[in-house]
Amino acid sequence: MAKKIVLIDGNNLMFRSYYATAYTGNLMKNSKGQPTNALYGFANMMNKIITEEKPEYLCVAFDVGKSFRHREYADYKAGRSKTPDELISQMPIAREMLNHMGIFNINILDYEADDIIGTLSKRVNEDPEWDALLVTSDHDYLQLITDVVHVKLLRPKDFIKYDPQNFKEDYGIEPIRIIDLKALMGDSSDNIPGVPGVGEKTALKLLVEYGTLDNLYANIDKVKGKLQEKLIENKESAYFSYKLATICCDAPVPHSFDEMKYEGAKDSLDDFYRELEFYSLIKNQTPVKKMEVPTDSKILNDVKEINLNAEISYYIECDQENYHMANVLGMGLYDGEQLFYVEKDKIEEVFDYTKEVIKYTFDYKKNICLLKRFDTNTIYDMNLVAYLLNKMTKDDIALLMNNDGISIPLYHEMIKKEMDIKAYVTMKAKYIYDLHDKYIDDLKSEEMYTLYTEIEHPLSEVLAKMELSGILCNRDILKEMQVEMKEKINTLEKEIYDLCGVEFNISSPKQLGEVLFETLGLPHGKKGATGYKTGAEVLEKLIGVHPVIERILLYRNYTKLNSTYLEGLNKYIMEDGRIHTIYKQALTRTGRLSSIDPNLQNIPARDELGKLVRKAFVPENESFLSADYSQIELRILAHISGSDGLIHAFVNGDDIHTKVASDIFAKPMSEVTKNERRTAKAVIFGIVYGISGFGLGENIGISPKEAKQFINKYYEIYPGVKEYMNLIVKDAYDVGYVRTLFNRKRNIDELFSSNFMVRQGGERIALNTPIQGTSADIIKKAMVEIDKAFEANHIESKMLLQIHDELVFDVKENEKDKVVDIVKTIMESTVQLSVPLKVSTDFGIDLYETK
DNA sequence: GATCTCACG
DNA sequence: ACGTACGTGAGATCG
Repeated sequence: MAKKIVLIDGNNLMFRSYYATAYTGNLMKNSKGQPTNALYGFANMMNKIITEEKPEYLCVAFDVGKSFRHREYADYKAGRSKTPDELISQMPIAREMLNHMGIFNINILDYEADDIIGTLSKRVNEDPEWDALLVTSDHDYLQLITDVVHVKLLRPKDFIKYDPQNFKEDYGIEPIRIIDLKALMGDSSDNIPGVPGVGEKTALKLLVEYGTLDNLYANIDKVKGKLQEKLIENKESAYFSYKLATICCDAPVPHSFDEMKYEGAKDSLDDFYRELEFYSLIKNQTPVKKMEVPTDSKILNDVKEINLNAEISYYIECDQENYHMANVLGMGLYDGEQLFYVEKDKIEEVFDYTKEVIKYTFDYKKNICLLKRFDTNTIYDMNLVAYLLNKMTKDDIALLMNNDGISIPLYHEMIKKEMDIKAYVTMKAKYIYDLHDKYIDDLKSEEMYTLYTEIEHPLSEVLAKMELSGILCNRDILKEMQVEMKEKINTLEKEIYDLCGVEFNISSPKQLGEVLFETLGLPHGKKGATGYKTGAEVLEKLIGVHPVIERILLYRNYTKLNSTYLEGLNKYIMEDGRIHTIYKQALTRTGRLSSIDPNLQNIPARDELGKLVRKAFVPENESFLSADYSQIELRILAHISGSDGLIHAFVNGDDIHTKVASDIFAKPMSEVTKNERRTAKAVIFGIVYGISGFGLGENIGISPKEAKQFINKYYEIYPGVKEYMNLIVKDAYDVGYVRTLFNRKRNIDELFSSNFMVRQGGERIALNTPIQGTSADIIKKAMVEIDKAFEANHIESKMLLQIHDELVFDVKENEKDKVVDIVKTIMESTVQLSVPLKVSTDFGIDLYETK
C-alpha cells in the first residue's frame, strides 16, 4: 500500500471560503473586529478533508511574492480586482491556525501554491511509495493528474474526484493537455490571453483532433477559414499562454514528506479557536451547561443545614485585590445539594462545623489570609490547578468561568451592575464544585497531579505563613534616606537645568530626548517608536561627551530609589510595622513566583547606594539568615543536557566561569584574567537564554562576529549543551510545549506563529523554560520541606522571603545552628541531580548585612 | 492604558 | 530583510 499525501492549495481554499459568505455584505468578525469568515470556512474545509480523506500526510501550500509569471508578464492576474484587506488580514492567521491544527504548511518566496504542489506531485510520480490527492477548485491543477496523483476538484455544491480515466471521459483529452487547452482558450481570471475568439468548446475540438498545441500548429493548414486566421495571428500569444498555464514542477521545496506527517491537532487549538470565537469548533467543550444565575440559594441560618456527608466547595468574596487590606464580604457555599450564602460573621462557625469535611476552593492562600486561619481539609485549589493547566486566569475565577463558557461578570462589573452578591458568590462556589472532577482528571492526564499535591498545594500554605508574618521595615531609616535623597535630587536638578540652559521635566523621556539630542545636539542612536531612546545604555555611551550626562544618570538613580523604594515601600508598612507582600503563585509562565504590593523580589542589591535601602529591613528576632543556591540554573543545564564537560566542572567544584574561560581562551585556569572570566560568564548566561552573537556582542561590548566565535567555541567544548538545545526546540515544535523536571508544562503558541521573530522567541522560551522552571520547582519543593522540618522541630524562626534562588529567614538566636543546618541540608538534597546543588548562607542583623 | 525606564533573579 | 537574551513589578509621563 502506497502512502497517501493530501496536498492543498491554501490560497485557493481561503479565497473560496471568503467569497462564499462575503457577498452578503456583513462579514463574520470576532469581538476584536478581526474578520474571520474565510478562516471559519477554511477550518471547516480542512476538517472535512481530514474526515473524508483520513490523510496520513498533509501539506497546505500558500502563495507569497511574485512568481515568474508576474515577472515575465506584467498583466498576469491584472484583471483581478485587488484582494480585499479583510481577506488579506486572515491569511497569516490561517497559517497559525494550521500550525495549531498540526497541519504542515508551506510557502516559498516567489512561487505560487500550484508550483509547490506541482513539485511535490512530481516527487510522488517518481517515488513508487507514494500517492497524492490534490484538493482545490482551480482547474489548472487537472494538468497534474497521473495514475498516482488524483485531483479532488471542489465545485460550488459538491466535488468531483478525477483520475486519468474519468478525466479523459469528461474532457476527451489527456490531463496534461489542460495546458494546451488554456493556451488556446485563455483564462480570464488570471488574465491569460490565449487565442481571442477561441473558447473552451473550440479549443477542446481542436485538441481532440490534433492532440497538442504543437501538432495543431504543425498542421495549421488543415484548419479552415476564419479560425485558421485567428490561430496564425495569435500564435505567439498561444505559446506565451502555454508557458503561463504550465505549473512549475521544479520549485525549491526543502521539505521531505516525512515532515508533513499529520498526527492530529495540538492542545493549543481549542484556545486558538476561542480567540477567534469559533466556539462550535472547540473539541473539548466543557460538559457544563450554561449555568443559570441561582435563584435557589439561601442565606445560611444554621450551620447544621450543611450536608457533612460529601465534599463542599466555597468561595469567599472580598472588596479589594490586595487581600491583606481587604474586607470579607461573604461566602458562597455548595454542598452538592444546596447553595448557601454565608454572611461574614457566620464564616468562622461554618469552618468549625465542617472541620472534617473535604473542601474545594479557588485561591486557598487568599482565603487563609482573609480569615487568618488554615483549613487542612481544603485540598483542592482550583486556582492552582487551572494555573498548572496553562489557563490564564490572573487569579480571577470569573475569567476562568468565562473561559469555560460560563458567562459571569467580573467583580467590578458585578458591583456596577448591582448584581446580587449572594447569587454571584454561590455561582462561583457551584462552579468550583462542578468542574472539580474534570480539572483533576485533566491534571492527572497531564501527569501534574503529584506536582500539585506534593509541591504547589502545600506551598500555598507556606506562602500564606510568609505573607501573614510580613517583614519588619523601619520607617525612620527610610525617612532619613529620603531627606538625603531629596537634597541630592534638588541639587542635581539645578545643575542639569544650568548645563542644558532650559528647565524641563527630566523624568520625561520625550522632553529629555529633545533637550539632549536637539537642544544640545548630542549624537543619538536609534529612535524608538515614539522618539529618542534615553535609557541608561544609550546615555552611558555619551559619558564624557557632555557633563550633563552623568548627572542625568545620577538623577535617574536617585529618583528611582526615592519613588520606588523610599516613598514606595513606606506606603506598604502596615500598623504592625511590617510589610505584607502577596506572592503570586499562579502567574508566571515558567513556574516562578512573583511578588506584588510591594515587590519584595527586586529590592536593590547590586548598586551600593541602592543597597542601603536594605538597612530598613530588620528581623523581629536577632538575625536574618539568607540561603541562596549558587548557579542553580547552570547546574540544571548541566543536568538536563547531560553535558559531560559541564557536569565534570561542577562535580570537581570548579569555579564554573573560570573553567569555561580557561576552555574558551585555551589557557590554564590559573591564568584566566578577570576580563576573560567576565566574558565567559556572559557567554554562559547568554546560552541559557538562547542568545545570538549580536546580543552577546551588545552585552559585553565586542563585535557580533567575535561574540559568535565565543559561542561557537563554547558549543565545541560542550557539545552536549548544543545537542540539548537542538533537541528541546525540536520537541517543542513537535508537541507544542515543554516541561520541567517536575513535569510542569508550558504551552508555547509562539512556535506556531507565522511571524519569524515571534517563532524565534518561541524557540528561546523552549530553551529557557525547562531550566528556569526546574529551578522554580526545586526551591518550591525545598520550601515545603523546610516548613515541615521547622514544624517537626518546633522551630520558631520563620521563613520570610523567597527571591527565586534565595530564601530569607528571621532566626532566633538559640536556633541559629539548627536552622542553618536544616535549611542548607534540605535545599541541597531535596533533589538529586547529576551535579551537586550548592547553597551558601549568611547571617546578618538587617537585610543589608545579610548576604 | 500604553510606553519608557529601571529594580531584581 | 528582519531584529536581536529568559522571567518579573512599579513609577512617571502622556495621549
